[in-house]
Amino acid sequence: MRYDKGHKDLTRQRIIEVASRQFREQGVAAVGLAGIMSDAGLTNGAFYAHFDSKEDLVREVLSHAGFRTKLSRAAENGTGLAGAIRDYLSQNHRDNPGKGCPTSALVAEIARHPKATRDAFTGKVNDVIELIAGGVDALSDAERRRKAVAIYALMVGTLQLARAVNDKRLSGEILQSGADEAVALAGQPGT
Amino acid sequence: MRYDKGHKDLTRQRIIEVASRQFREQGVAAVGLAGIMSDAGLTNGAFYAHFDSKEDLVREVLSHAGFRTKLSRAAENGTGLAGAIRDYLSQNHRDNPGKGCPTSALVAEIARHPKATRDAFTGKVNDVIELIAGGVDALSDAERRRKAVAIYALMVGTLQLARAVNDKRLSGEILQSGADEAVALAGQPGT
DNA sequence: TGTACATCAGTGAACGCGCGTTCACTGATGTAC
DNA sequence: TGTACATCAGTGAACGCGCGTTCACTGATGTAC
Repeated sequence: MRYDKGHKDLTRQRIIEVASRQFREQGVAAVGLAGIMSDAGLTNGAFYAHFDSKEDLVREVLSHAGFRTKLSRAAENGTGLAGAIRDYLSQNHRDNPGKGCPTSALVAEIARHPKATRDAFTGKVNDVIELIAGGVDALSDAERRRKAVAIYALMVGTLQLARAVNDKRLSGEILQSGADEAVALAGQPGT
Repeated sequence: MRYDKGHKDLTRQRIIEVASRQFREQGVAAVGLAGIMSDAGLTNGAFYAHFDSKEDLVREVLSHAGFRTKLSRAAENGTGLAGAIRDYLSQNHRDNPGKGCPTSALVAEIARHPKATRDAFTGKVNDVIELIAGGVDALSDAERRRKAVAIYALMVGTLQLARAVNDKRLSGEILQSGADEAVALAGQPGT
């Protein structure tokens, strides 16, 4: 068969979306290409018509990932940074890593990947910090930036701990404590 | 040959130590049993005289891991919680994951492991939160506990971000910002 | 004291399996003449 | 209008490899008699 113009791009996007979900759910190392391709409705051989290697796919996933969607959506909602933090540290986000933040799911693994992959991630981190900084109350740009970094790290660390512990009450407490302190950080200028 | 009494326990400890280092450096999924056993000076067949499975080893590693050594040492040094935080978020700790905190290296992966493995981790998390809480200035036990959880999450998230970004300046800024805000959190009662 | 057997930590080859990757092929459509 | 060939996204079998796991075996020592 011959395909519509743009068909290959759509297929490529579909592979990236499936891979992104599976990576966030299971981790990069635990996911196989055959499973990704089969979930995308293709056979494994077609993979290399779209990507050079598994590592190339990882890089593309990180480049395309919507790191900012939750934050951007909260900004549009008018709930501001505090709303974004509470959304990020919700039980819903904790229980659905496949639809959630790639940083929380993959940051430790990315630290062990090649330079090009880490480069793609580094750019995203900068973007997110800037986006958070826009919602922080502070007396100076330096304070704003410092708090944005800490809020991001606190969000990532909190979500990961809440996902890892095997005790619903402790997990809920972690989410609540992390969210409360992150929101406080965002709204106490001059501290 | 016949071995000294206690020899098998020593061998078991050696396997656990080698595995713990390799897991923290490369992640559980990326480490093979043959490599662990060869680093421990044994052949792969001996593994099952000590452990039921790779998962059993992971559980043992988490149970034995010295989650608290850095914190405990800082307490002994008299540098207190602030000193422990700065030590945890040092460039040295960032650059030596194999000798560092298992939580930062493995927390995302642990979230995907079986119940028994997550149980072992959950106990450790509780211990660490209590240890941190002991060094927090607060007006109530509830505030102390809430801040301890946030400090732990902030430390874990900060170290992971600093390890993943491929830019020394940004990585250093992340460590600095995370440490400053964590120390501030530990020492501002009533906020 | 000497001999036969039991013990058991560790050896090393082998198992089936899924991995990332390669490649000859398919078949529907577009293009040239 | 009809025919021959080019294009190219996708197929599916095969590659070598390392994985977790199994198992018959080794060999130094301890124990029984």
